[in-house]
Amino acid sequence: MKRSDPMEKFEWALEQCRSRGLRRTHALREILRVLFEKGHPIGWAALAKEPSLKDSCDPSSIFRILVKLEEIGLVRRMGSPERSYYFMLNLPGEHHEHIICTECGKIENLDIECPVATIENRVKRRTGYRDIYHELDFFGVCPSCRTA
Amino acid sequence: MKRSDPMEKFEWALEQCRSRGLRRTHALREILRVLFEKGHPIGWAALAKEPSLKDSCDPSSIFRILVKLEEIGLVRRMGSPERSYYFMLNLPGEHHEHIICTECGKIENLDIECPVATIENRVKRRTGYRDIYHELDFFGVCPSCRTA
DNA sequence: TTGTTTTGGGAATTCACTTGCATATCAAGG
DNA sequence: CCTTGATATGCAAGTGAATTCCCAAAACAA
Repeated sequence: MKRSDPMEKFEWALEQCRSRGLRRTHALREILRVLFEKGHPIGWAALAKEPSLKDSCDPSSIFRILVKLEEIGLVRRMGSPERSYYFMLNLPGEHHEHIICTECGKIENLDIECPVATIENRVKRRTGYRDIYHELDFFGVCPSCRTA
Repeated sequence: MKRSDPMEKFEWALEQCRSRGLRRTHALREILRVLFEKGHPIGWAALAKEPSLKDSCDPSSIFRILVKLEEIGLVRRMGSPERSYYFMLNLPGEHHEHIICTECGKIENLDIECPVATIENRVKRRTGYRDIYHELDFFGVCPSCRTA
């Protein structure tokens, strides 16, 4: 798989779904497409409001699909300061840090080299935990909320 | 304030509450005591189940107090993989990384030097966000869940 | 074409808070 | 120590959004 080509990744993801028993439905394709397009975590409600999904998919279907995607490991969720979660793609070898506005909840990826990777092994050894991953999030007030 | 003495910190926290208008009530004292005793983030429900609180405090009171503590900045909350939050002490100059079991939700502090502090300023400059803080969490399956 | 899975919609449920209010506790002054 | 006015708390009922369920109709895979 050519990791640099986003379309390849998309097809690969679809293939993963297929091999895990999911059907190549409109809803599945569209949800994956939006997740890839956004690139950063997104809430379920926000996802359902996306133009391309709003009119072609029922919210409950979207939720069901997200849960399935999570089950096969293609998506994972992170807790949010709000009462819900963010869902994000969980592609092998990819990892992003996030910055989240504590006022409006906007979330973006940060383009920094993650200083944590090297520590992960040490943590694993020291704690005895298995299947470790980490989540590094920055919180603050975004520029537009600051002026508002 | 002698930072090394936990009792001093406790008293200092109480004093903070006092100076921000909170009363030195049984519930407040007890909640702070448990938060200090635990040392790591804890869910609201779990807090309410603590022996010392269970019989002496109504859950809704506990929640109200947590929110007040949050308002005065002595406590902050983090999203959890569950549908609720964890609350933790937010003492000046203290910062902890966490490791959270994806099976049972147990959360502990990690005793590692945080490699992120140096990056925070860079992030602030690059993004224009204000009042930045970060949260570094490791997730995995804890030893006892692994064997179970 | 055929058997199976998925979806749309809407209704039902759950659960994590929230709120109202009468009563119990505080903090401060006398 | 006691009084007084201002919070805080217990209890119980209310809210609202997330999640789940149902099931007939539609969309897949083969």
